[in-house]
Amino acid sequence: MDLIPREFFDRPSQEVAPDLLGCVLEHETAEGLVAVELTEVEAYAGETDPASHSYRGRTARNGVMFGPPGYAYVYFTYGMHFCVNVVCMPAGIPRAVLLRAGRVTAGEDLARRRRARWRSEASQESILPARDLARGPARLCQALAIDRTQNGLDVCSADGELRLRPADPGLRANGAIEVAVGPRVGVSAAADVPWRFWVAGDPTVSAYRLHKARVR
DNA sequence: TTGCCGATCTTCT
DNA sequence: GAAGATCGGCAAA
Repeated sequence: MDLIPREFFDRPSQEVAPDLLGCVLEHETAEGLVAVELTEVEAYAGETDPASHSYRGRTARNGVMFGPPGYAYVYFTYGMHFCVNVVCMPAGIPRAVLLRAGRVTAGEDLARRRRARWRSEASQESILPARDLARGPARLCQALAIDRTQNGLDVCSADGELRLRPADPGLRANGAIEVAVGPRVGVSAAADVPWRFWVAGDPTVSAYRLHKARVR
Protein backbone atom coordinates (compact mmCIF):
# COMPACT_ATOMS: atom_id res chain seq x y z
CA MET A 1 0.00 0.00 0.00
CA ASP A 2 1.19 3.45 -0.92
CA LEU A 3 1.36 6.59 1.13
CA ILE A 4 -0.22 9.91 0.21
CA PRO A 5 2.37 11.96 -1.76
CA ARG A 6 3.52 15.22 -0.22
CA GLU A 7 2.10 17.23 -3.15
CA PHE A 8 -1.37 16.24 -1.98
CA PHE A 9 -0.91 18.56 1.01
CA ASP A 10 0.69 21.38 -0.96
CA ARG A 11 -2.56 23.32 -1.46
CA PRO A 12 -5.14 25.17 0.65
CA SER A 13 -6.37 23.26 3.69
CA GLN A 14 -10.03 23.67 2.72
CA GLU A 15 -9.24 21.77 -0.50
CA VAL A 16 -7.18 19.09 1.21
CA ALA A 17 -9.70 18.50 4.00
CA PRO A 18 -12.57 16.90 2.04
CA ASP A 19 -10.10 14.80 0.06
CA LEU A 20 -8.79 13.31 3.30
CA LEU A 21 -12.11 11.65 4.08
CA GLY A 22 -11.69 7.93 3.59
CA CYS A 23 -7.91 8.14 3.86
CA VAL A 24 -6.22 6.00 6.49
CA LEU A 25 -4.09 7.29 9.35
CA GLU A 26 -1.94 4.68 11.02
CA HIS A 27 0.41 4.79 14.00
CA GLU A 28 2.86 2.00 14.57
CA THR A 29 4.38 1.70 18.03
CA ALA A 30 6.07 -1.01 20.04
CA GLU A 31 2.58 -2.02 21.17
CA GLY A 32 1.41 -2.58 17.63
CA LEU A 33 -0.42 -0.88 14.79
CA VAL A 34 -3.69 1.02 14.98
CA ALA A 35 -5.28 2.50 11.86
CA VAL A 36 -8.36 4.64 11.32
CA GLU A 37 -10.25 5.57 8.20
CA LEU A 38 -10.94 9.29 8.50
CA THR A 39 -14.60 10.29 8.64
CA GLU A 40 -14.40 13.87 9.91
CA VAL A 41 -11.90 16.72 9.44
CA GLU A 42 -11.70 20.50 9.75
CA ALA A 43 -9.65 23.02 7.77
CA TYR A 44 -7.78 25.87 9.45
CA ALA A 45 -6.17 28.80 7.71
CA GLY A 46 -3.60 31.24 9.04
CA GLU A 47 -3.55 35.00 9.21
CA THR A 48 -7.12 35.27 7.86
CA ASP A 49 -8.67 32.71 10.21
CA PRO A 50 -9.25 33.94 13.79
CA ALA A 51 -9.97 30.36 14.89
CA SER A 52 -6.55 29.15 13.81
CA HIS A 53 -3.64 28.72 16.18
CA SER A 54 -1.49 30.55 13.64
CA TYR A 55 -3.77 33.60 13.41
CA ARG A 56 -1.45 35.67 15.57
CA GLY A 57 1.75 34.48 13.99
CA ARG A 58 4.36 31.93 14.83
CA THR A 59 4.90 30.78 18.41
CA ALA A 60 6.74 27.94 20.09
CA ARG A 61 3.64 25.79 19.95
CA ASN A 62 2.49 26.23 16.35
CA GLY A 63 5.90 26.21 14.68
CA VAL A 64 5.21 23.01 12.74
CA MET A 65 2.29 24.69 10.95
CA PHE A 66 4.77 27.09 9.39
CA GLY A 67 6.88 24.26 8.05
CA PRO A 68 6.53 22.20 4.85
CA PRO A 69 3.36 20.20 4.07
CA GLY A 70 2.76 16.60 5.07
CA TYR A 71 3.87 16.88 8.70
CA ALA A 72 1.90 16.29 11.88
CA TYR A 73 1.04 19.24 14.11
CA VAL A 74 0.04 17.90 17.53
CA TYR A 75 -1.09 20.22 20.30
CA PHE A 76 -2.19 19.84 23.90
CA THR A 77 -5.39 21.49 25.04
CA TYR A 78 -7.82 21.76 27.94
CA GLY A 79 -5.15 20.51 30.30
CA MET A 80 -5.53 16.88 29.24
CA HIS A 81 -6.16 16.32 25.55
CA PHE A 82 -4.13 16.08 22.36
CA CYS A 83 -5.30 16.78 18.81
CA VAL A 84 -3.56 16.02 15.47
CA ASN A 85 -3.42 18.08 12.32
CA VAL A 86 -1.70 17.60 8.99
CA VAL A 87 0.16 20.65 7.71
CA CYS A 88 -0.75 22.03 4.26
CA MET A 89 0.79 24.55 1.84
CA PRO A 90 4.53 25.31 1.44
CA ALA A 91 6.79 26.33 4.31
CA GLY A 92 6.00 29.81 5.53
CA ILE A 93 2.25 29.57 4.91
CA PRO A 94 0.59 28.18 8.06
CA ARG A 95 -2.33 25.94 7.11
CA ALA A 96 -3.54 22.66 8.57
CA VAL A 97 -6.34 20.14 8.67
CA LEU A 98 -7.52 18.89 12.07
CA LEU A 99 -8.28 15.16 12.06
CA ARG A 100 -11.46 14.96 14.12
CA ALA A 101 -12.71 11.40 13.86
CA GLY A 102 -12.36 8.05 12.17
CA ARG A 103 -13.36 4.42 12.09
CA VAL A 104 -10.82 1.98 13.47
CA THR A 105 -9.83 -0.44 10.70
CA ALA A 106 -6.84 -2.15 12.32
CA GLY A 107 -5.67 -2.80 15.85
CA GLU A 108 -9.09 -2.45 17.41
CA ASP A 109 -8.10 -4.45 20.49
CA LEU A 110 -5.14 -2.17 21.13
CA ALA A 111 -7.22 0.95 20.52
CA ARG A 112 -9.80 -0.36 22.95
CA ARG A 113 -7.16 -0.99 25.61
CA ARG A 114 -5.86 2.55 25.24
CA ARG A 115 -9.36 3.83 25.87
CA ALA A 116 -9.82 1.27 28.62
CA ARG A 117 -10.97 3.79 31.17
CA TRP A 118 -14.45 2.92 29.93
CA ARG A 119 -14.93 -0.63 31.19
CA SER A 120 -17.58 -2.40 33.09
CA GLU A 121 -16.09 -3.16 36.52
CA ALA A 122 -17.90 -6.44 36.76
CA SER A 123 -16.90 -8.07 33.51
CA GLN A 124 -13.70 -6.14 32.73
CA GLU A 125 -15.03 -6.22 29.19
CA SER A 126 -14.99 -2.99 27.29
CA ILE A 127 -18.47 -1.58 27.03
CA LEU A 128 -17.37 1.09 24.60
CA PRO A 129 -19.09 0.81 21.21
CA ALA A 130 -16.60 0.44 18.34
CA ARG A 131 -17.82 3.66 16.76
CA ASP A 132 -16.71 5.64 19.83
CA LEU A 133 -13.07 4.50 19.74
CA ALA A 134 -11.96 7.48 17.62
CA ARG A 135 -15.11 9.63 17.60
CA GLY A 136 -13.62 13.06 18.32
CA PRO A 137 -10.16 14.63 17.95
CA ALA A 138 -8.92 13.79 21.46
CA ARG A 139 -10.37 10.28 21.34
CA LEU A 140 -8.71 9.67 17.99
CA CYS A 141 -5.36 10.63 19.51
CA GLN A 142 -6.01 8.39 22.48
CA ALA A 143 -6.85 5.40 20.30
CA LEU A 144 -3.72 5.95 18.20
CA ALA A 145 -1.49 6.90 21.17
CA ILE A 146 -0.60 10.26 19.67
CA ASP A 147 0.87 12.90 21.96
CA ARG A 148 3.55 15.58 22.07
CA THR A 149 6.22 13.15 20.89
CA GLN A 150 4.52 12.83 17.49
CA ASN A 151 4.55 16.58 16.89
CA GLY A 152 6.48 17.34 13.70
CA LEU A 153 6.57 13.80 12.33
CA ASP A 154 6.46 13.28 8.57
CA VAL A 155 3.27 11.42 7.63
CA CYS A 156 4.51 10.89 4.06
CA SER A 157 7.46 8.73 5.03
CA ALA A 158 7.30 4.95 4.76
CA ASP A 159 9.91 4.78 7.53
CA GLY A 160 7.87 6.95 9.86
CA GLU A 161 5.74 5.63 12.70
CA LEU A 162 2.84 7.90 11.71
CA ARG A 163 1.58 7.49 8.14
CA LEU A 164 -1.32 8.56 5.93
CA ARG A 165 -2.55 6.28 3.17
CA PRO A 166 -4.89 7.16 0.30
CA ALA A 167 -8.56 6.27 0.43
CA ASP A 168 -9.61 3.04 -1.17
CA PRO A 169 -10.32 4.23 -4.74
CA GLY A 170 -13.42 2.06 -4.81
CA LEU A 171 -14.94 3.94 -1.89
CA ARG A 172 -14.98 7.23 -3.74
CA ALA A 173 -15.71 5.82 -7.17
CA ASN A 174 -18.98 4.18 -6.21
CA GLY A 175 -20.14 7.12 -4.14
CA ALA A 176 -19.80 5.39 -0.79
CA ILE A 177 -18.30 8.62 0.52
CA GLU A 178 -20.81 11.40 0.48
CA VAL A 179 -19.16 14.55 1.83
CA ALA A 180 -21.18 16.80 4.13
CA VAL A 181 -20.09 20.34 5.02
CA GLY A 182 -20.79 22.58 7.99
CA PRO A 183 -19.35 24.94 10.60
CA ARG A 184 -16.43 23.87 12.77
CA VAL A 185 -16.91 22.43 16.22
CA GLY A 186 -16.05 24.17 19.48
CA VAL A 187 -14.60 27.33 18.00
CA SER A 188 -15.69 30.73 19.26
CA ALA A 189 -14.19 32.78 16.42
CA ALA A 190 -15.37 32.44 12.81
CA ALA A 191 -17.98 29.95 13.97
CA ASP A 192 -19.89 30.44 10.73
CA VAL A 193 -17.18 29.33 8.33
CA PRO A 194 -18.19 25.96 6.82
CA TRP A 195 -14.81 24.27 6.99
CA ARG A 196 -15.83 21.06 8.70
CA PHE A 197 -16.17 18.09 6.38
CA TRP A 198 -17.51 14.67 7.27
CA VAL A 199 -18.83 11.47 5.71
CA ALA A 200 -22.61 11.91 5.63
CA GLY A 201 -24.45 9.52 7.88
CA ASP A 202 -21.33 7.89 9.33
CA PRO A 203 -21.79 6.86 13.00
CA THR A 204 -18.17 7.63 13.88
CA VAL A 205 -18.59 11.36 13.21
CA SER A 206 -18.56 13.42 16.41
CA ALA A 207 -21.59 15.37 17.55
CA TYR A 208 -21.68 19.07 16.78
CA ARG A 209 -21.08 21.25 19.82
CA LEU A 210 -21.38 24.98 19.96
CA HIS A 211 -18.49 26.67 21.68
CA LYS A 212 -19.21 27.44 25.32
CA ALA A 213 -17.18 30.08 27.11
CA ARG A 214 -16.45 28.88 30.63
CA VAL A 215 -16.92 31.08 33.62
CA ARG A 216 -14.49 30.59 36.42
C1' DT B 1 -31.58 13.58 23.96
C1' DT B 2 -29.91 18.03 25.44
C1' DG B 3 -27.30 20.68 28.31
C1' DC B 4 -24.40 21.98 32.06
C1' DC B 5 -20.34 20.97 34.86
C1' DG B 6 -15.73 19.88 36.45
C1' DA B 7 -11.18 18.20 35.46
C1' DT B 8 -6.61 19.97 34.41
C1' DC B 9 -2.57 22.65 32.59
C1' DT B 10 -0.37 24.88 28.65
C1' DT B 11 -0.03 28.93 26.01
C1' DC B 12 -0.28 33.54 25.17
C1' DT B 13 -1.82 38.32 26.70
C1' DG C 1 -4.44 35.76 34.64
C1' DA C 2 -7.72 33.91 31.32
C1' DA C 3 -9.26 31.07 27.74
C1' DG C 4 -9.03 27.00 25.26
C1' DA C 5 -9.83 23.32 17.74
C1' DT C 6 -12.41 18.38 24.60
C1' DC C 7 -14.47 14.59 27.15
C1' DG C 8 -17.41 12.04 30.22
C1' DG C 9 -20.82 12.10 33.91
C1' DC C 10 -24.98 13.42 35.57
C1' DA C 11 -29.40 15.98 35.88
C1' DA C 12 -33.21 17.69 33.63
C1' DA C 13 -36.64 17.57 30.08
